Amino acid sequence: MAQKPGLLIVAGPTASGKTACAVELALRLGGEVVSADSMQVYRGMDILTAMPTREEMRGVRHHMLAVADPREKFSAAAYREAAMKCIEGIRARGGTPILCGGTGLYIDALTRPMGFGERGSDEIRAELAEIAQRPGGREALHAMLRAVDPESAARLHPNDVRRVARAIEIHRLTGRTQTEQALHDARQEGPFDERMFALDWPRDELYRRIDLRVEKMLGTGLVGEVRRLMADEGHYSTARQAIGYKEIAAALRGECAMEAAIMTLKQATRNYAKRQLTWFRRDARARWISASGRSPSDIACEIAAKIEGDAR
RNA sequence: GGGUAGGUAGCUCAGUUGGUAGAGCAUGCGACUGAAAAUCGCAGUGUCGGUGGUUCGAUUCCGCCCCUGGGCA
Repeated sequence: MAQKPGLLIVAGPTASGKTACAVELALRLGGEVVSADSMQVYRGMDILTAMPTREEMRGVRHHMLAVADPREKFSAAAYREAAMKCIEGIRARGGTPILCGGTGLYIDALTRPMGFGERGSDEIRAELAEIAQRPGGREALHAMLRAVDPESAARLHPNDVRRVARAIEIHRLTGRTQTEQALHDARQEGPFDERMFALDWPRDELYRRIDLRVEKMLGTGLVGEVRRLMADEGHYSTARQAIGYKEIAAALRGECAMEAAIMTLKQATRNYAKRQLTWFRRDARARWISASGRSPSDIACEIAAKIEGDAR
């Protein structure tokens, strides 16, 4: 039986200390870090996305950071393709790849057998989006899906327009239902022999860390960065969804007070952290590491010990 | 000080022609297969400011008291 390449995964909610932990592990194991973050892939959003700085990287090579123009539409499939190449490169160099990030979908896109099927079609998307806009359109869209893929329709709420539309798109493009595709995927094996760890914090502590980090971002030039990005705003689709961008840009446009924007930004980040926790909790692969009151090297030490334990 | 608007969920507020109340946000939980920092679903909670009266029954009507806002002096 062919040995699958190993992959170490460090996950966790935003502001949980993933970055420092991954760097620590890389130094210990002779590895390189591959980011799994849907916003850090964009250039020019360093502060906004809390991208690791040179100092934080401590000489460890990082991949999948600032690799795309904000005007580009990045996607999970594009991520998988590019990240896979990075990992191959690291292995060719004899290093240990360490996947580190908070975008659960990107981690799954890379590590699970997901047949993304045909490339998305802008025409179909536009058509479906138009239908959804009409009065009662959401229900109509849901009914369209029910006609071709009743199982997906049963699973999806009519208000979840994006997923309903995507399921219809898949059927139109491939002739197969999303349900069939998911079943097919579930029968395949993933490309890696992965070890996944997720950093855990008491909720109130995590929320406090988030507030502090936002304050730090403001102190290091967040507003200026957003102002720079705003020059090209009309061209963005995905990048402009970044937490921090939306809120600060609204304030700069005079739609609300800066102080209110900062509160909303902190709030949105807390809500996001919760969604990340929900995602990783569902992942049976994740082993939770309590991070409260511990140094990154201490945490890395525990993870390294666990991996060694696995090897025996 | 006289007159006035108001005190209802953690917050902002709606409501009950008298039968003990509800939305948004927050919070908690969940979903997630090419936009995912996106998108979506589910679920709590209340001495309805205090006190006395009218009433079978008051958060709702009446009196008094306390508190808050703005306007007048």
